[in-house]
Amino acid sequence: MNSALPTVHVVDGERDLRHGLQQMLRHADVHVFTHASADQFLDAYDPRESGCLIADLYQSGEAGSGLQRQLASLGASLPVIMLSGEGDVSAATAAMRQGALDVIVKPVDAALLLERVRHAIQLDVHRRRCADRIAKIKARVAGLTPRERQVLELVVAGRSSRLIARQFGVSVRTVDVHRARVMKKMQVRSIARLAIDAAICGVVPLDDAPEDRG
Amino acid sequence: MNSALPTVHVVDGERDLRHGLQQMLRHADVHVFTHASADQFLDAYDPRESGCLIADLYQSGEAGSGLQRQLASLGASLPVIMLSGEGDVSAATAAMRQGALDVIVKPVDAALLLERVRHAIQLDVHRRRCADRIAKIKARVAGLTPRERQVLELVVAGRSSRLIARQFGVSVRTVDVHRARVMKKMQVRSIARLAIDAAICGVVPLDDAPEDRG
DNA sequence: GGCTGCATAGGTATTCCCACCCATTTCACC
DNA sequence: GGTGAAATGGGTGGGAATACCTATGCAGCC
Repeated sequence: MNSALPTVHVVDGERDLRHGLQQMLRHADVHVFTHASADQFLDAYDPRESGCLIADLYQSGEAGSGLQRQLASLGASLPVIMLSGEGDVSAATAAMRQGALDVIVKPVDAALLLERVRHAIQLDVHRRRCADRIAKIKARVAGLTPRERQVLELVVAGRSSRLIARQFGVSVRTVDVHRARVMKKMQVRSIARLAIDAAICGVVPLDDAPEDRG
Repeated sequence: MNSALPTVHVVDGERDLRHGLQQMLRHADVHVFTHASADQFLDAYDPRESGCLIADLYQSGEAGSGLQRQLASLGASLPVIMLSGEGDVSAATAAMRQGALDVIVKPVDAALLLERVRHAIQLDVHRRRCADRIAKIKARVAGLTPRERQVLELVVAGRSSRLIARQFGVSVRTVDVHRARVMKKMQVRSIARLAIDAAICGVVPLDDAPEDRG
């Protein structure tokens, strides 16, 4: 069943702690799933669901970064909140460098955890919105023929149809046909939005284009 | 004297450690300046110089994040590498959340430090390049008159001169004049680059513009 | 009072983009 | 051998943008 509620996964070896966290999150408007190990979580995890992950730094393999790497290799950008004992600064820092949102020291403060979870969920929503948008644009770009793709790049680089035609050694008419198809397939009506869409999904380099400067 | 070499600032209360770090960085092609306290560093720091900062987590005020906050309030995005003893995961995590590149546990491993410093310097170079570029574009936008700024936004949103003229209740000619001035002041020759520049420096929202979709 | 910056407006000409219509050639696939 | 996608080329026209010129009215400032 796919509810609209965000999902919080908890990974910790200690049964009592899992239960405690579940209690803390009871009134947070989220679904909570607990797992005794990273593998158990990875089996149950559905990348499509929105939410966050709370994981013990030492149950996560390779001092915490193993789980994060596995998530990353799945293409999942699920926000991660690590739980740690006081002591291992190296592991905590490594987790943060790997993109963890926070490392919370046990014993876990309920208010702090709730605040972080809310932040994480908000971040995930935002990330998914951005990712969805980029994915849609990329899908449109993928639907272009090779020639259309070339024309797209040159149009966004500011070249006129005449210049593009000269560069390809074809007639201006042909370029116009490709242009029109690009606009239709990319679902835009203005060069401005075409340029922005192309820039957003990395079709065009955002670097300076000297030949386009006054 | 302003050499092309990046500058590494070291903040630590222990004289021996400062000296040790300076030795480690001797062959890294950088200028090294040592400071016994955060205030001393802030007095000596020139935001224009490129490089990074190595600071002891406990000399930095408020468990490390004080210095980072002060740097941030100066508008400085200097990459920070923190030094810490094993033990205080909270402080280390806080520093990372504040944007520290890394927290290195003492005793400092020379090779690790060098690697991080190189990474930090590279990051700073990249950040400065981006910042410079955005600053240039923002300066151009700042040079626009209010009317020109309005026209810029509508042009980038894909509106034609006719629509803009109608919206403002002025003649198309006038809008054309503003358009031409915008293009000249923004130093672009194509709508595509104008749109990208405007998007880069946040003049236009990157959100979907329904009226511009096919 | 004159100067400057800004917004306003027009003329003319050229170029460019976009829309509809039409066609041929090539090439892969069934 | 047909079918469809892709790339190519053309006509014709309207709308849009750009480039050159011109000018007026209205502020604020020295």
